[in-house]
Amino acid sequence: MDSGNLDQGSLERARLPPSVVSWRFTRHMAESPITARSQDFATWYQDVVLQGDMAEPAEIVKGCMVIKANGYAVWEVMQREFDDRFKRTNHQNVYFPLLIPQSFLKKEAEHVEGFSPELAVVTIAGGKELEEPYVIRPTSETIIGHFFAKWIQSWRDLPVLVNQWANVVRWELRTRMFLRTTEFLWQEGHTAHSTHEEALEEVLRILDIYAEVAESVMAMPVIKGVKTRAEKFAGALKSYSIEAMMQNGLALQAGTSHDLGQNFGKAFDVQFQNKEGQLDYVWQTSWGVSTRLIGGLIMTHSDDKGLVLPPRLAPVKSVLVPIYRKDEEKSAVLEAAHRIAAEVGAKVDDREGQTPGAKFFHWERRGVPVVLELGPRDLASGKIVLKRRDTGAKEPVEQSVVKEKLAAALEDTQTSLFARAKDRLKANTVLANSLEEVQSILKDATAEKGGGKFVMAHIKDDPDCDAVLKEFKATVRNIPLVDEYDGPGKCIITGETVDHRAVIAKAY
RNA sequence: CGGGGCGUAGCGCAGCCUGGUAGCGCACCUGCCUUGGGCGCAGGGGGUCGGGCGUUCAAAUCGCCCCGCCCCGACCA
Repeated sequence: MDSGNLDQGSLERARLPPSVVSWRFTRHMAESPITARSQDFATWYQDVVLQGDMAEPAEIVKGCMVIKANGYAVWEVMQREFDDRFKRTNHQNVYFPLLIPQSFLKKEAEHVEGFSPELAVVTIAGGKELEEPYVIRPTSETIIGHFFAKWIQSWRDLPVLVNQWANVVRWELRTRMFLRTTEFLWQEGHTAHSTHEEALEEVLRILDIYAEVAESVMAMPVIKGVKTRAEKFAGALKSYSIEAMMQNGLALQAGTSHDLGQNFGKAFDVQFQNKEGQLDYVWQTSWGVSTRLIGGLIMTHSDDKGLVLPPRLAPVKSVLVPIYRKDEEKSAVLEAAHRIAAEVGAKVDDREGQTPGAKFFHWERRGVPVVLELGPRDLASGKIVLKRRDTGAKEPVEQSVVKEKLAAALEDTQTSLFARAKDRLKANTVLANSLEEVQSILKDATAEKGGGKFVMAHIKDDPDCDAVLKEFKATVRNIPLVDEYDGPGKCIITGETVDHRAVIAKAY
């Protein structure tokens, strides 16, 4: 795994936050502020988001959330990681309108069918009823199709490789912070190519980028695969996804990349003249990841004490908490604290009127990967205490080597978070060879109580088969691109032979 | 969109059944004291009881309507 780029540098955007309410060991608050995962996973998740100061429900705007500074800073790091990779593969950023003429959505039959129920529509503007309503974009294939048609005439105009960072609105019936909100932030890439082969290469190139960022930056292992026909994007030929496993064993679709074929090209008349002088429709792709990834990040690494952030994504990688009693200690400790912090790129928490203990809890809840403790005893011994968020291990180190020790701790945290998540994924992946088996493994799994598994089984890519699984709320997450199991076998529902096993799970 | 729960100070709640001065803990402010895992003591500030309409001499409390949040289901990144 690439472990570079661990310096605080320009990613350090945080200011000293307002103090967060803290209760855990106070006399009159018996219950802990963060519900244990084992008790109720869904409530735990919400507690971590709130206590980690990542986001809060918008309360006055149904189904929406406020992404707070701590959460947005993580999103900014993610954006940069993805954006750098998109640029390196020759994509350019653009921006299309938020409002899309309603008629556009209707041009691709499957697309309109898929999105109609969740559209927000603007019918009145400027005090007048509009002749044609606008929909607030749920995604931008249609409006981009319209402009592609304008821009593309010749094979020389291809490929077109664009991406936009934007907000979209989907009127969801049930929302959870980051995982599913009415409005969310994402990037949507849209490309047009002269051949299907080239489009397919693009789709898989992006899927690789998604998987690489998920694994090496977010330390979140994923399975790359193809969606079933029943689960694919409305209007696509095929959809590919990366699927991650949360700590409760439920699956989370963490990114999708679509082979749109010529469906939108035909709907929006995006034609080009090929080298043979013939008119042909372009082959398009679209792909996206959203703020949902932050939810995945939280449910992959965080623990009962709060947020745990992999160092490569942590807006604040290390905080130094000074400890002192008397005034003469205070000046000496603070002087050393600022000197060491400047040297290693840590933030000093020199807030007055807060005990060190309160500060430890504060940064722990916010997922800071390493906390350094410096007090009079350390000054006397020339040491400093280094504490890791992921393991809770405390180690006194010589001040002369703290920079190296800190870098090593951050790197090791990054690696071991990934290893731990990967182990969990493996430990909770099981094989099944009959429908009854799949059902008995998954039937009791819920978002709150956990117990989810990835069940690898042979199943035909047929909506009727998806429908059977749906009866017990399971879905085919994807059909992995790489078969790590036993090749062809009989479908657990139809008995027909299929290439290899698919991932069946309950999902968010 | 159906079922359940909830909405009272920044946060967590009590009060509602049985109508009659708006309460508690934490947080916050001031002072002293403390600081290696959520210090302590004393004093203090803070509320259109989610909104509207109604019943009543009187509504946080009773009735009707609306809004929002959380959980569970059906739809979805």
